[in-house]
Amino acid sequence: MQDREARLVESRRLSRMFFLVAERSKADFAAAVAPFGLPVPIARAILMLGEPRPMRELADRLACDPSYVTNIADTLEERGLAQRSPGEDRRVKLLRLTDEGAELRDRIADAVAEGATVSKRLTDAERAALAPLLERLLAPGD
Amino acid sequence: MQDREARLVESRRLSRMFFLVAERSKADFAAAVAPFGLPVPIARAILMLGEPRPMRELADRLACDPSYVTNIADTLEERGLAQRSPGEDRRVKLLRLTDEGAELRDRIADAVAEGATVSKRLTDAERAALAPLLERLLAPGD
DNA sequence: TATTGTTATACTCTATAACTATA
DNA sequence: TATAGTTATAGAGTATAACAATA
Repeated sequence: MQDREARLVESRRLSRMFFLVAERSKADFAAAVAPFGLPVPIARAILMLGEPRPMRELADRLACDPSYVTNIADTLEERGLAQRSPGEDRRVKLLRLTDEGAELRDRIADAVAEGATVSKRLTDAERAALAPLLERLLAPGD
Repeated sequence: MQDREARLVESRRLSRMFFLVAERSKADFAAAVAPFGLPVPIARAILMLGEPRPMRELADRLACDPSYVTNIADTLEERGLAQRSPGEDRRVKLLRLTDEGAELRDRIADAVAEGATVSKRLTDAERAALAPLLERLLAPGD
């Protein structure tokens, strides 16, 4: 058990590092995606379309407003990467990658995985140690 | 030694988790800072002004264009949180927190540290395991 | 009445280019 | 000639509000 002051200092340091790692991760992603000529939000959406999803659900996953998903869907359709299709509930439109979109998705995912600092800098053992910590940070709740 | 395919799958998974953690970290920061009524970029700049810095250096640390630092400095001065002061090199302007700015900086740092998921979810031991991994990810080079 | 998606609009963040002063 | 900072402007990303169709 650390004393209170030391813990606060340590906590500040860790939160600062995490913020910096987040920036680095964001930059990694942008760099990995740039060669595909895609804006970052479009690439994010493609990665989330492993299966067809209602636009509303996409908004939730992207943590953005539904109106922005309309923009994204328009762009994806213009580029021939996805199509809107009707859901059972007729209010709902599913966004579904085309064959071309699905193929691109695989290539993007590979590029992102390869370009990530976490892939390049850490050993297998370190990544194995890191994974469960990230899982706890991402667990739902709170 | 894992086989190639398994490694690729694992690498994708880890990079995806890292991306999500980065988003979460960014959201944590925004939430921690919101009560202070400060835009995120302003809060970031304040945190980097633990000591007076040339505006150019601030641009490097924020990884942004110098012209944007002009905006930030204007805002900080309007709010009475920082002041421009001349450097020895007369081209240079140092940006220095006022007493009010310095006090705010402490409060922001505490709020960010407390609000970080990494502080709330992980045990002391887990944080101790995480810190060196983050350090490696942040080490300069490549 | 509540929800999905769309439209039009506007705001925030950030960069580019041209400029001034100093080195 | 090169560097620090500023100005004016423009672009990307994203939200808000009002709306139509469906539930």
